[in-house]
Amino acid sequence: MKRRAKRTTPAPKKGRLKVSPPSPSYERIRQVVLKIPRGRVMTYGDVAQAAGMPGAARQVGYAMHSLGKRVPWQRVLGRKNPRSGHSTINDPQARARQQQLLESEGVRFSASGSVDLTAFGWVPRAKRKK
DNA sequence: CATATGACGTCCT
DNA sequence: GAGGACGCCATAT
Repeated sequence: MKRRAKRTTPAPKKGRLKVSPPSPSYERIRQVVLKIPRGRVMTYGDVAQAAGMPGAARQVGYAMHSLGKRVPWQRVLGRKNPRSGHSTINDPQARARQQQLLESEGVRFSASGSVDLTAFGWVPRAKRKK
């Protein structure tokens, strides 16, 4: 297998005039997150893979931070804990609010506060459990 | 060009 | 099953 072949900076082709893009990866990640249907949640790792950066789950969150609130990061959760949003960690209230929001969409939370990714874990149509 | 940071993942306890 | 520590990768400085 190839195993990470120069995945560092895909080099944004400078066709004629670069508009200083925030990075093609960011745009890609945003599209992936926006593709998550309502009532469904996705993990950073899966988003990273869908964005073309397997293993770079951290960067996914980092990219989202730059994107701001223009992305429904509320549907993007961690694999173990629904600790989405670095602000959410500092503000437990915001975390509870997000949980309520997801529940409003139909997502069920475990007694411990974790989401059942086995049932609500969204996967790109490449694997679509259906 | 090199170093540090970071909205996570996986393994171990 | 949940929590803690280390590691991986891309972006920012």
